[in-house]
Amino acid sequence: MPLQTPTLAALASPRRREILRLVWDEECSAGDIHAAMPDVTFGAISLQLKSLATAGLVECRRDKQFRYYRARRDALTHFAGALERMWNDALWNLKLAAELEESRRGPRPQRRRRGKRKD
Amino acid sequence: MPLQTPTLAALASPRRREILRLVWDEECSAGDIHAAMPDVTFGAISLQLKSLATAGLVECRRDKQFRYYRARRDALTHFAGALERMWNDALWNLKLAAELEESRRGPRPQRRRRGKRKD
DNA sequence: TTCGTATTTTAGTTTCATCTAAATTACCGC
DNA sequence: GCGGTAATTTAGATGAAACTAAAATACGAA
Repeated sequence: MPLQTPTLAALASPRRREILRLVWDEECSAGDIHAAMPDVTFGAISLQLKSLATAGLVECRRDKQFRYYRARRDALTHFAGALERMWNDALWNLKLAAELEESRRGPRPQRRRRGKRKD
Repeated sequence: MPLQTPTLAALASPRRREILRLVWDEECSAGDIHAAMPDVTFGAISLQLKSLATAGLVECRRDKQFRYYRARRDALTHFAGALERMWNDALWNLKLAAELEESRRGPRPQRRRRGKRKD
């Protein structure tokens, strides 16, 4: 199972990696994916899904009017570890940043109510 | 040693992978690298080397008026195997293509003179 | 210092990926 | 069939990446 260079190109885009993470553990419909990334158009998501599919990194199952995507992990054997590590590190970094943020606000003034998060 | 996303971006470019392969086993001066890729300007090579260095994928040693680059394999631990596999497969494919090409020409009619190849 | 070679940097151009908005296709239920 | 939802596709706009040509820098040798 040789590594194809399209794989590297596909993994280069943060958007595609984001999608890939979403469909890593469970399959999602295109709509689900779009719902998780409201900052871009449905069309944009669809195009990226197409790229991923062309590179062989996701596969698609149809059910009724829906299309469910999932990662083809076997096509990513060489990268699965690295990707998961990256995602995990990102989480860790996020948490760390949040703690730092919190501690910077002073000596823990009860619990702060939070508004909508913009990311 | 967490995977940095700049690494993926850097690996996405065929040109940069080409350079990386050149400096994988032995260090090369910028001039050596350019000599191996006459289809682009020296400036272009230099810029790509800069990208690679910024991503931490190559390191540079100065000697006299030269600058010698080499791959930082430790920064690519997760990818080294995949990359080498890819390069090897490419070679293999190339050879295979050449053999097929040759066999297609018929029963080896001595040696054919070749004109300039346009690629 | 001046010249020559090696390399980088800058400014401008081209090329390519990604996005949006709108049109289109596909499918389901009535 | 019609209407509605899911998704893809198209055409065009935008921005980033990569290239070129030329100028600038760095260094060694004479």
